Amino acid sequence: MVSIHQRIFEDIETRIMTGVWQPGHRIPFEHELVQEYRCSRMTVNKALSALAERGMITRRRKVGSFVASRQIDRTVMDIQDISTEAELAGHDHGYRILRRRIETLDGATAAQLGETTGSDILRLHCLHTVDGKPNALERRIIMLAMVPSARTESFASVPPGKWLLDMVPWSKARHVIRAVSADAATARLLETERGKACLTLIRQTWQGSRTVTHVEIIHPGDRFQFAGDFHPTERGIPDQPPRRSSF
Amino acid sequence: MVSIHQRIFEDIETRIMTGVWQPGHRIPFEHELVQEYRCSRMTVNKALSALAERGMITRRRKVGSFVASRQIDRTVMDIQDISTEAELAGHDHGYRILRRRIETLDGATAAQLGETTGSDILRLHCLHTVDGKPNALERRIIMLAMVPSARTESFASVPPGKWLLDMVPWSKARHVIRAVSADAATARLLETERGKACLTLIRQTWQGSRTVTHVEIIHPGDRFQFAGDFHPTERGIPDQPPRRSSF
DNA sequence: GATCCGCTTTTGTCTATACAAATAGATACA
DNA sequence: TGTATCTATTTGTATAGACAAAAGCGGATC
Repeated sequence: MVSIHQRIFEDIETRIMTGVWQPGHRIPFEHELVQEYRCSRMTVNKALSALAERGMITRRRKVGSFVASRQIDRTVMDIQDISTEAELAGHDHGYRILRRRIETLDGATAAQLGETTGSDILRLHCLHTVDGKPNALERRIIMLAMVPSARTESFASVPPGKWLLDMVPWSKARHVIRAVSADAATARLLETERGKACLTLIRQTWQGSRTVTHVEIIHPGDRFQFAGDFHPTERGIPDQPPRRSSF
Repeated sequence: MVSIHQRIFEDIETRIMTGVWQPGHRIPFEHELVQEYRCSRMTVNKALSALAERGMITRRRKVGSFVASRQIDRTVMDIQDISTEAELAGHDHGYRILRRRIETLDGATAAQLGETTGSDILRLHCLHTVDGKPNALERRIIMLAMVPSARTESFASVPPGKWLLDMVPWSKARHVIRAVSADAATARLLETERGKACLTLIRQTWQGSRTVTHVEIIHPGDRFQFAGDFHPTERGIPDQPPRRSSF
């Protein structure tokens, strides 16, 4: 039914989780576990390596394996493309391009992105609706040097987030979540009041050391939240990842 | 220098990341990679298993291994205890208990927590300061059945978040991030204006199926943000996890 | 006391082999 | 035509054995 290395993994994991083995506790040596479970060392090793890869234990040659200090809290947030997410949840998603302009990167924006001034960029503003109600305002910058085909793309039928995702691989992403008060223009577009709390997600993706895109997504605070679960128990990535929040 | 299974892992990962192998592409069979790298199947298997565990490929017997559909975005946020985080960043952290009361769980709150009414709880309100300025308002509920020793703890010298972390193991945590406008009382405590956007983190932790604690941390929006990086490249959990945001 | 050397223990990696489980595709059959 | 069965292929798991790398420890030497 369950494999041996999996059983070893779970046995140890349980003892760590329930606090039977406190941080710093030395886990039995591989040869001890071999005796206990009557299996080969490779099998034990597979289980312990997996625990180490997870950060639940740390291992040192000649010394042994130890329960790692408590992972205070580490939560995995799935942040998805807004149209994909809305469709998955059975909602109707729409969007409208408010602005689409090719510009050259000015000093202030360049500094913000950590890029050099003067590059060609595509600046996109976009309003997303879910079931007819304004749900997000998207302000995006695309580096045209990295994504030349964006220069001629109208984004009339595929929203920019989705288009980029399919188009351009990336190697690094950074997210920032903050709360801001809506200014007049934002409030009008999102059909909320001026000064209202909005949840803003900023994302910048890179390929190597060069920015691909930078996007700021502004949600009305009363209609939106991010959520994430953390189960120290979970192994690997489930086939059907739990649906969490989106942007 | 680098082990063979690691080299195989990285070679394949690179091809996926850079888009040379698109989602759906079939990865060479194990026996093909064995020939290519002139190593044993176990070594190849270790690399491919790791890729599968990471969700970068999916594997099916008799069929083969395939590049998984793009992981749209999954970001890991380290959410730490506020005092620990402040100290790490070299700031001065202080706090003050505003309220500490033992109550019985009323209907509305019980529903919110997904617990049954009538249990004994400890309700704590707490104001955190960083370098003397109000930085967060903490509203916490502790289930006394799960943490009996909280009944007599004053929390005068150890902030409740830290105390609980050291005291009680947990098996599941859930986080919600939202933006809210400050009401009058909150604004006064945080020394900001009424209606100002605030970033709120809600966290509930369970042990098994029973709630341990529920906490709501309200930050002034202009002084706070969450941030998280995601590198598809990163293997495992680094020894010194990068410091990210806190609560 | 300080430094270097070699011994020993533990983990890390690799191999060659074996059998089990899943399953796509072919074949036989009703 | 549809269904059951067989077969070949691929991945999943496990084993026993081997050597390498890291590192604590004690002893020899200066």
